[in-house]
Amino acid sequence: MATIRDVAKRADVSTATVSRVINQNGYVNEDTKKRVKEAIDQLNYVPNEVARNLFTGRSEMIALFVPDITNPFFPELARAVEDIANRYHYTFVLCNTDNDIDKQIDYLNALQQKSVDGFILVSSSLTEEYLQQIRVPVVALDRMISNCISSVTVNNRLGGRQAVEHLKAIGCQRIAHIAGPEHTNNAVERMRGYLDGVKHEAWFNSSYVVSGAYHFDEAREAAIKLLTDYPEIDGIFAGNDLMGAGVLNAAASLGKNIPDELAVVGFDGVAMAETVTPTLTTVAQPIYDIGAKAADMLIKQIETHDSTVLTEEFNVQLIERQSTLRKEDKDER
Amino acid sequence: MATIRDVAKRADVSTATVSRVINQNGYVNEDTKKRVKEAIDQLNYVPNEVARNLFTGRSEMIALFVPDITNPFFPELARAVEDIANRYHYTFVLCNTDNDIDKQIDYLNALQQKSVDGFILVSSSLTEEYLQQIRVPVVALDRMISNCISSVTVNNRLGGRQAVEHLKAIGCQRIAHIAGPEHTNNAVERMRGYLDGVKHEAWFNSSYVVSGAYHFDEAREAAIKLLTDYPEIDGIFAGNDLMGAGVLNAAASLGKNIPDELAVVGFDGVAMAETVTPTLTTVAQPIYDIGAKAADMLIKQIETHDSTVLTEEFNVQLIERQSTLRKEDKDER
DNA sequence: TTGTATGCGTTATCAG
DNA sequence: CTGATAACGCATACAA
Repeated sequence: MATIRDVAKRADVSTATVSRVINQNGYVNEDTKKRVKEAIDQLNYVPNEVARNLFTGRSEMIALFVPDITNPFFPELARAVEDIANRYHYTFVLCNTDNDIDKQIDYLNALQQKSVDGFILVSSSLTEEYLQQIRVPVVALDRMISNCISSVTVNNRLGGRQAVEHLKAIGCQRIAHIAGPEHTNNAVERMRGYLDGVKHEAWFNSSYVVSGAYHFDEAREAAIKLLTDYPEIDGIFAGNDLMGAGVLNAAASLGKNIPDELAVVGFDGVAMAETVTPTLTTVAQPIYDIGAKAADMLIKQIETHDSTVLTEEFNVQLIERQSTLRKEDKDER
Repeated sequence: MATIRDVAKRADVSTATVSRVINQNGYVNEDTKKRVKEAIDQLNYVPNEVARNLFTGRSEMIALFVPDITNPFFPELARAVEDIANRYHYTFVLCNTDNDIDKQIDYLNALQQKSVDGFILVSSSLTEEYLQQIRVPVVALDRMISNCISSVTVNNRLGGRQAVEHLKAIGCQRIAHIAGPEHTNNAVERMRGYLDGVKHEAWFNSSYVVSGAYHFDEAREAAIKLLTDYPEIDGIFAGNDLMGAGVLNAAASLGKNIPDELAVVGFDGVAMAETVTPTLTTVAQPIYDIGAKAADMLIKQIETHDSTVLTEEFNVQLIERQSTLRKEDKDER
């Protein structure tokens, strides 16, 4: 591994000059610049990032924390962040946290010791107080953490509302909601949106709302219980697509026809929603865009040292698929 | 940010002594050790990893390259690698390569400049020659790269064979195969396994084998074409579970009943195979185990400097689900 | 336009 | 048992 000194020796200049041509700052004669470049080529020299980082205190690394990498929403998000990170020559570190507070703190510490330049956090357990100690930029993604921390989210409440309005529009008379985790604000917002749409309905019954995790299995069980206890339910808004898939599965085990006996709407708009049978109607987030935006914001904060708190909220969009495509609609086509 | 010198000053010792207590090597008096520890606590000192890395030339980071993070197989694999990495206090870096050779080379260079300690590669485009230049340990995962590079794989050929034998056993008369990418050796092996099982059948027709990518959409299109051109096909072995889901979807669009008119087997055993409707029979890999094994091997190589080439092959296991559960079988239960 | 000297925060060697 | 000090590889004042 050649060092800057080897290059300097070969080009018969000082290391300072080599450094200048590498970083393109300071004046350097065209001739010597050429000599240096030749030496670099010949020796196959590449700067040692670690040494550079030690000096600059920066590492050109950013980290993304996600609660569950096996939920297809997060790989899609990670892709976006990674793409932007690469574009700006940052190394991307992905951390799976299980939303476990200790794991997150361990990661935070380990990465700060490595001089990570910033964090993008999907977390519903890290607190504002704790993050205040972090000396590098932080952006919350998918879930707000506090007003003092920049965030990129979507309009979950409106999305929840849209989901139930759609179910009503296709003729559902009794609409239930299988919500995501109670301590997660996007799940809470989605539930609020649901309530906005149904609380004034004569049939509304608070037992139609159950909470769980953002998982397939739990949603499946919850749906089976719900549909068994309340056979009149003919529409379910699931907290996310994974849960929506769980509901589809539950309906299949119960022999309920989808969408005629039961219509289902998910949330997120992951690719998986199109791969299930029937395909799942969903409130789609612009997943790539929010990931990219968060990465953009973070890198901007890193490079400008501007710590203004920014809050971006994107819009969601209902995508109709087979799980809510009823006969009357079918005939129209 | 306190440095080792601050600690030394406060404990009234030299930095060397502080270093000794931190790294627990060399002799140090119990009393001074206590003083140093107190100083560390009071100053909230944590060693700067970057400086440490500059000196040691190691970074306690390992990287995993995967071709497509949105294929659920890879998040499950990544989880395993991450768990083991954390257990040994390595930072885990995940790189999505699209199997693009330039992207992989960029990553390889960038990470080597950061003194990454080793690579786990899922790649069917990196060559042995290129990797020979890498000066840190490398383990190939999921796909062999060459005999000179340690690898962790499964018995793909036998798995392919098991898939078709199962289809035959449930009564399929015409079995097709939608294979994964041609230049990917696990896809080739799976196809070989398929051929092992069908090539001596009187009905065998090489048009029953088509190649594609490991994607949902392509498999879906391929299945539609196959089932349209050859309506006699009553069993399909898909190259992986994502493709299997594509086949299920194709069957649904064509109004083919699964499993009675068409039975389907996938490969991998990802969680998604249980979430589709009907649930997908699959040749399951021990995903977590192979990921964990690869991480184990890599870290062992890093820490022992033992560069013996190791080759681990795990066994796969057929898991029967609804997509191959025919009437006669159903009656038996 | 170029070179010298210094420091970034550690670890390890070698005296003491 | 402990302390000075020289690396690790680079970038930047400051001088020339």
